Amino acid sequence: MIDQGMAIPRPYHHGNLRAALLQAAEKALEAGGIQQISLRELSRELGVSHTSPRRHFADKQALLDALAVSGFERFEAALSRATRRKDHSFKTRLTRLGQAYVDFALKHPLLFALMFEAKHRPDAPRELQQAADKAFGHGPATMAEGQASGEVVRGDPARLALGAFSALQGLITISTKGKFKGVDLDTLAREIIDRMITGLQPRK
Amino acid sequence: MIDQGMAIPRPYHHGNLRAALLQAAEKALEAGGIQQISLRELSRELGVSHTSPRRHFADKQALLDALAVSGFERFEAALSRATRRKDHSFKTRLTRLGQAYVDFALKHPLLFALMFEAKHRPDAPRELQQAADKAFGHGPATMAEGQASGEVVRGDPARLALGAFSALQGLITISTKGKFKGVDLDTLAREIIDRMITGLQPRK
DNA sequence: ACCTGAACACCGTTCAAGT
DNA sequence: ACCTGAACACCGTTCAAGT
Repeated sequence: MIDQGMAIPRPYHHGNLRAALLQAAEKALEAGGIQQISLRELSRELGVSHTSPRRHFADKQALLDALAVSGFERFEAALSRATRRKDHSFKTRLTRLGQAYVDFALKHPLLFALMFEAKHRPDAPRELQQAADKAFGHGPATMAEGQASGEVVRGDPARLALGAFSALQGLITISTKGKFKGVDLDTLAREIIDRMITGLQPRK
Repeated sequence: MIDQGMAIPRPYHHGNLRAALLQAAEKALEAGGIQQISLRELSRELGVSHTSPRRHFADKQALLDALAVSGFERFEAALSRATRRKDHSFKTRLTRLGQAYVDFALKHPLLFALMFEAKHRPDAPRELQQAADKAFGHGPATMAEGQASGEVVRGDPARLALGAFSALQGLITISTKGKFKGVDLDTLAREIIDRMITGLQPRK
């Protein structure tokens, strides 16, 4: 027998509305673009009044910013997973880092675009810039490790990482539908990473 | 004496409404972001009814797409100007091309973002992709010239150009407010171009 | 604290009508 | 052809009120 007081999941409006809104917003984003996200529509889907989101987000932009923060956090987690294994060689680690970068962008294309769009807003919250900085910190960290083991040239690791990430980021932005002239972005990224690794080798 | 029938410029609604809408939309875009563009507000500014834009653009997205096309056309013109002088060396020409790329992005940041956002839409019009392709054709052309004069390694010039443009495009997307850790994007771009030129030199 | 409905000032888009 | 006002179905945001 089912105890009504326990088993029936009271819909939302019980503490997880914020998370539910973010999840629904991301679904709407990936389904039809940023323009598709409507606070009223999200509220309808979740069965709450259209003023409820106000409790968790000051306005629509605040929800989009929170979505961007969530994106950067998961992006950071993906990059972290890619470089977790400390027994890999530098070459393997940088390759895995680059692949994780491109994989994330291809898996969540509209979220990825939103993340950078939000980050570029003049009045973007500090939290957003910090989340982005944390994700982009994995590049310099990996470069520094490569330098420590003598596999990477000297120089500011942040600058070296910027060069590497820029090449991948640009590829993602320029290529349409994950391809450039029929060649898969994965393949192009792999080529860029390989060339990058060669370029980073210290001259003997 | 002034002939009323000739000298008084009848405001808009006389053939140039389309151009006037695009201009006003771009002004609104650079002022406050894409969300700031409202067909009704643009119409108010231009002194026409709010249904007049319909004559020139099927819907709001069509206006945004046209704005993106206009952006790619001016981007192409800027890249064309940068490589017009055929007496420059390959090194100078590629440097000027890269600088023109970054200059345009920094001068029209929101338009530049809109251009790529529009290009990535699944149902983007053919015209938009063509305008983008024309702009991005300057890279391969310059690479091919470098190969002809023996200053650039062999290989598909489109692939070589993609690598170069990707690095610049990524720099633009990753850096915030035209800077990365306090260093100007111009300077970073110059470094990337120089490294690129070195990397493209044929091995003797 | 958290949620509600009503109200306000906007939208984009459609349509029948004017010149 | 080009433009118009009225109407429709939405928005985001605010506010006084409920529990």
